[in-house]
Amino acid sequence: MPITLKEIAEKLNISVTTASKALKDYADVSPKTKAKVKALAKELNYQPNAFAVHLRTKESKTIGVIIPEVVHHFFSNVIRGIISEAEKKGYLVIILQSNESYDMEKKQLELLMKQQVDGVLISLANGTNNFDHIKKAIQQNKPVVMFDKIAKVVNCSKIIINDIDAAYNATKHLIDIGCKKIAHFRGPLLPQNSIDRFIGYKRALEDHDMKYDPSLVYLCECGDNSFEEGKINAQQLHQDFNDVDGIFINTDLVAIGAITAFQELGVNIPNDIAIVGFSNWFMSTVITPSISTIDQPGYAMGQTSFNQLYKEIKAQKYGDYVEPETITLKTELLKRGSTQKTICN
Amino acid sequence: MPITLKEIAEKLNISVTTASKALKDYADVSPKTKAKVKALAKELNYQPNAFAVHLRTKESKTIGVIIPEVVHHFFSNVIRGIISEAEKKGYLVIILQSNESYDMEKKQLELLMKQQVDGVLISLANGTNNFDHIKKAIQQNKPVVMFDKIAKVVNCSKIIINDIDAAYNATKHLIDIGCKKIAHFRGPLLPQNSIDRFIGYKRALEDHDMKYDPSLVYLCECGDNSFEEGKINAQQLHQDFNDVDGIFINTDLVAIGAITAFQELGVNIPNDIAIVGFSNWFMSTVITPSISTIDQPGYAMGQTSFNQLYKEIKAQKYGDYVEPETITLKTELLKRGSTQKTICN
DNA sequence: CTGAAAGCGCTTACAG
DNA sequence: CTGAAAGCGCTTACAG
Repeated sequence: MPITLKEIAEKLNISVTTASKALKDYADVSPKTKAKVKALAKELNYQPNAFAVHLRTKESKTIGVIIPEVVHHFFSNVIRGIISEAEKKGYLVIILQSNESYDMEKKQLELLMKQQVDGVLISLANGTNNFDHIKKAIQQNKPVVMFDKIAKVVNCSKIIINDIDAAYNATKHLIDIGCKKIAHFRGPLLPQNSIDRFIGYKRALEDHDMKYDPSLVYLCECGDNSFEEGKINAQQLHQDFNDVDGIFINTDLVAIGAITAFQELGVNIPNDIAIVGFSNWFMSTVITPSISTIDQPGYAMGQTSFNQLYKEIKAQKYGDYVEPETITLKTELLKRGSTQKTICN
Repeated sequence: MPITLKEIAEKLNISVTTASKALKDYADVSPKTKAKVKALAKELNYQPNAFAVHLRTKESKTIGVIIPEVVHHFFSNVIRGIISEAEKKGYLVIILQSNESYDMEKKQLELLMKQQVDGVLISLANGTNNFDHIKKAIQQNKPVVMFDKIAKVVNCSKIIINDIDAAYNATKHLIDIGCKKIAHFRGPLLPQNSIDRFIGYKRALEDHDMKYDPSLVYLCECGDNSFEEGKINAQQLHQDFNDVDGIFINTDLVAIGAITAFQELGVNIPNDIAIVGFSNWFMSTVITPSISTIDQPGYAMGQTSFNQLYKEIKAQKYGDYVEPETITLKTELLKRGSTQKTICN
């Protein structure tokens, strides 16, 4: 059984009160007593009972993270960023995975509320189009910060990238290298990211006198941005058109699926079709051709998200109000093989 | 502020005791009272204060996981397996990352002990060669289950694969396709997995009348199985030998680095050198050539690990003793492009 | 069937 | 400088 304060106090013939204060360096305890208590605590390897502390202080030093998918280059980087910052501040991180399902996400948020985590970091599931569960948590004064997959209508801090601009740049890059008919693999319908990337794509076309054609936009039935989706959409596109010469694809993993399918179909990337992906998955550097993409700073997003949450947890503890902030992280267009056309005419 | 039992009791003019028992369906509470209490609890969205419950019951319904690296195909699959099983049993999962460092790992285990998690799942850091921190946790009756990267000398349950057999099969596959001089990228020195895979490699050679040559074994200075390591070792090997025709590589990610380097050097994979990796990272299917590898069941390992830990947590709660078990999960050799030599002579 | 009481292990306002 | 007391919110053995 772990050692308790009471036992320390008894061995030293002092009160529990004094023992407690000594360990916390209260000013009104004599140096001698402090030294005695600290020495014994160390000797016995005393660890305060976390539950008792939490029950008194109302702080759990634990935060919850709800994420659509753990096995995912971007999100696993975010997790790493969160954990690394949390550790510096002495916080523990509970990870929950929603599997892109609204029901799971809702259930998990309730679990975290019940477990009294000090705050919640959440990236929405693709299936989420009702935000009451999150609003409810916020109403109950639980600090909540959304990252990457956010809902604009929820009033809380958000850590994001500018998907519209990034998609615009990705599409513009295709235009710059001479693509005349540019398709878009849009991914699932609901998430704000997909919407914004689509808007960026459309806007880039319109700004460069290229007509936007809805039939060039390929959706994803399955609800997640998968390798298979890329294959299926590429095959479909190959059937539908023979003059598409560029594609802006929602996510690198989907782009990899597309490239695989195109290679099987004998379509040369980038000479027949140039491709720009999104997110800069590690894989994109090692596949042939390497994939031009938008670098999305997952690790930094994790760090920033935790730090914002931490600020709000602290503020709330002292009764201060923090105005929700939206922090936009920088992205970068990385030009690689999938858009380096060999000049040959 | 969250609603408490006391408030419910007051509104209903009953005692806290009765309210508590009603919610937990004690037999000695009248059906009427039960109904009243439950109805009000539901109406007020009552959630028992987790800390108070934990303080009384000594259970936190939370486990901790210490893992070397989150951004990692294999480990992120393990995490997913753990989370999915934990969820079924109502457990929350705290994830900590050791960054392959012994000091971090030790610190994190202490954190988890202090936080009173109900049990710990751990995969050792490459840098860990002292196991006192783990033995200490076990001595304090904390259920601990090791997975994948284990220490044989620690007496606890272990969920593993048979690295020796798997490596043997991988190497034998190279022999079967006609390789005459087979090198090995061994990875870091300490971990049992690296040792066992090396043993399997060596044994396969010896069983097939091929002389084991230590100069064909390439270590990893850096301590982790990285893409760069693969590149560096491949370049070195290319300088050292011109007649190596097969390599068994510790991890797929390293194999991908090696393939990249060989391609730059004009070495044809698999015709000049055939390669077998380890772990079946998703990437290995999409790179050219695709990589023959050992499929390592990460998701199942996560599930099995949690379930074993759960068993031990329950047993301990009821004062039973559970004999530590070592569960070995099946692996499979997957033959792909990197070992499909084009016959041409 | 109901409830007063003790207690989990700590913190902190208060008295001396 | 020290300590008795109250209390965080719950559970459970015990009495009635």
